[in-house]
Amino acid sequence: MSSFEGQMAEYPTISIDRFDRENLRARAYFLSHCHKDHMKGLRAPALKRRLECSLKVYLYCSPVTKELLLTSPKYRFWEKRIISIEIETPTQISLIDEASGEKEEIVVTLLPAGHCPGSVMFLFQGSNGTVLYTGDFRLAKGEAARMELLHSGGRVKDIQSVYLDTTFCDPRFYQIPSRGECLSGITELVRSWITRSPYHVVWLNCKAAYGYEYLFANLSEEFGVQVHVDKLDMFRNMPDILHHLTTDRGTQIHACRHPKAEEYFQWNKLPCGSTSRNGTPLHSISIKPSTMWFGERTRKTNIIVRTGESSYRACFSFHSSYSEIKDFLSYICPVNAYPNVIPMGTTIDKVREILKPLCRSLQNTEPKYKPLGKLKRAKITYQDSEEEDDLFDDPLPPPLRYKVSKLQTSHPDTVPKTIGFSSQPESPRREGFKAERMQSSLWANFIDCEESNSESEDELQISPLSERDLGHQQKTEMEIPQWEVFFKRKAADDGLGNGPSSTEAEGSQSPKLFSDSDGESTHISSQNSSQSTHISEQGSQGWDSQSDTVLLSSQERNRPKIKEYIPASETKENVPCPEDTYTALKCRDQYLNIAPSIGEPTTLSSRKNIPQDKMVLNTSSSADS
DNA sequence: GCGATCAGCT
DNA sequence: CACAGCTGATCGC
Repeated sequence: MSSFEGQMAEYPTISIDRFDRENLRARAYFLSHCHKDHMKGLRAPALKRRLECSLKVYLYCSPVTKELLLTSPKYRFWEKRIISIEIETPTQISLIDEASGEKEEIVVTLLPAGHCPGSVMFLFQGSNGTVLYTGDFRLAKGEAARMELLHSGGRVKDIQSVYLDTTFCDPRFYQIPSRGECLSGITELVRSWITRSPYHVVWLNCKAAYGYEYLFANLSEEFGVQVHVDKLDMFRNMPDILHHLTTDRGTQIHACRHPKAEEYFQWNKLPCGSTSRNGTPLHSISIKPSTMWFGERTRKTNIIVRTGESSYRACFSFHSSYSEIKDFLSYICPVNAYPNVIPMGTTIDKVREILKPLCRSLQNTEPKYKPLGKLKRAKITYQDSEEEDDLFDDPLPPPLRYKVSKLQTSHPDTVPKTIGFSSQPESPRREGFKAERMQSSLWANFIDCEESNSESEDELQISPLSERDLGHQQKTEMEIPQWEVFFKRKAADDGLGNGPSSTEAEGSQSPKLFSDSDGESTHISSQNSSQSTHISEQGSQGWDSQSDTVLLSSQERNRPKIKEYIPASETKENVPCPEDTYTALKCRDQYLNIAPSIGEPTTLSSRKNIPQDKMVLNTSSSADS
């Protein structure tokens, strides 16, 4: 949960993700994504009144966030006061104090945060320096290095402060399986079940929050089966999400919810109430996405853990792991880093200790030598210009909301050319750092979780899907979901619609998937049913943070036995439940050397450039009061 | 009746 | 497996 109070030291007249108390005086508001813990006060009467009095106050967010927010009637009153800003489009905003008339210009750039649909980080540039507010984010290693707008002149910008999502900023959470790995694991589990018969269904036990959409989309794409949800009107203008969802209960994949869902499930009833299809009883399993983490020296293992006869937990995280956070921050290397979250079981001081070494030290900062005598350049930025562009000295400009569109392939200069800043020129530190970084990031993912020395924990193979099944999925690691591609303004747009896009992703799975054998030796065999017994044993060893995951056991869990009246004929084997799953998966993977569906990022990202062409912008559309 | 806060529960 | 949000009780206005 974010404990960010809403204001940044450098720009205290704007408020982000908090709308109460001091924030009621802000000149402008920003919302990084549509999760309630970032919306405190957003619909409070106090703020409503403020809006009525201060006609120049606006809320800025991504187009998707705006869409999601306005779907709720409770927030409709914001309708005329929200200005959506396209991703990766530096935009100038005037911060006006309505009482004094005082005015300050700031340029904001939204960067994709990979947390949920519409989620962004805000990069602010103004007279008090460049600061980055990350909101909540999940970015894989090396991802910051690929964000053009974090760079200038070929190197990372000089960032004064970062307000950072530190949800998992604790060595306990050293690594979390990548999105691709998690997606692939879940896909295989789903496949192993729903391919048995049309009456085999899965229930994705997701929390009420945006962020699972890419999972739904990928499963739907993979199996040609839409996902049943309770509501989908919020996605009405996001066809790439919408097409994968349905309110028709007659599907094999459910993500519907109900307060008594768990109880229902005990009785073989889905949250939507379904228990049968065409008179034939359903056979269901539940999959609960939850974060699983591994220590530094722990070898990543299971993405799927069985928690009951028909229940599984699947790794899924909206937030970056400890190592991802460190990679991100050390790449940005700001002067200051402030945690937005204090993870449970730790303290703000501990988090600061972790962040500090990743920031610029005083020595590094030292006599920032600033060459004198630079000429003011008439800047015509060409596409690949690697020029440093941020030496401003131009007079302050005034277009109300000046947007700089990116030239298609350019290294966009962050700051709209006409805007001037008088301080904080980019310092010439770290030449060539970017390239170096990018390179290493290509393999960093694979070495970081290598060998363990002593910890006995690696062998946590409790899950039906052994590690090699779900293992390494490097490619997707490199991509963040571009939620925006899901978003389409009023169905009018180009036909980018459903392009098959996912294609190349398929099949390309790295062969390593299976090669990694050490496998067998250590784990609990997934071959046969003996699982539970082993487990208990394992349970007693101190495995890092996850002893509990262990779990399972299964057999003795209480789910009322109803479920097995599967007409034996329907199932491919007689043994209906658990072990089949294992073997099924296992076999499958042995024969298929492909990673079934790494779809997600790929699918989506293949269209990631879309926003670029639409730089047209409605410049003023909004801001005129 | 509404909102804010907290405990409890996923 | 610790995120994000609901429900329900309580208190104050």
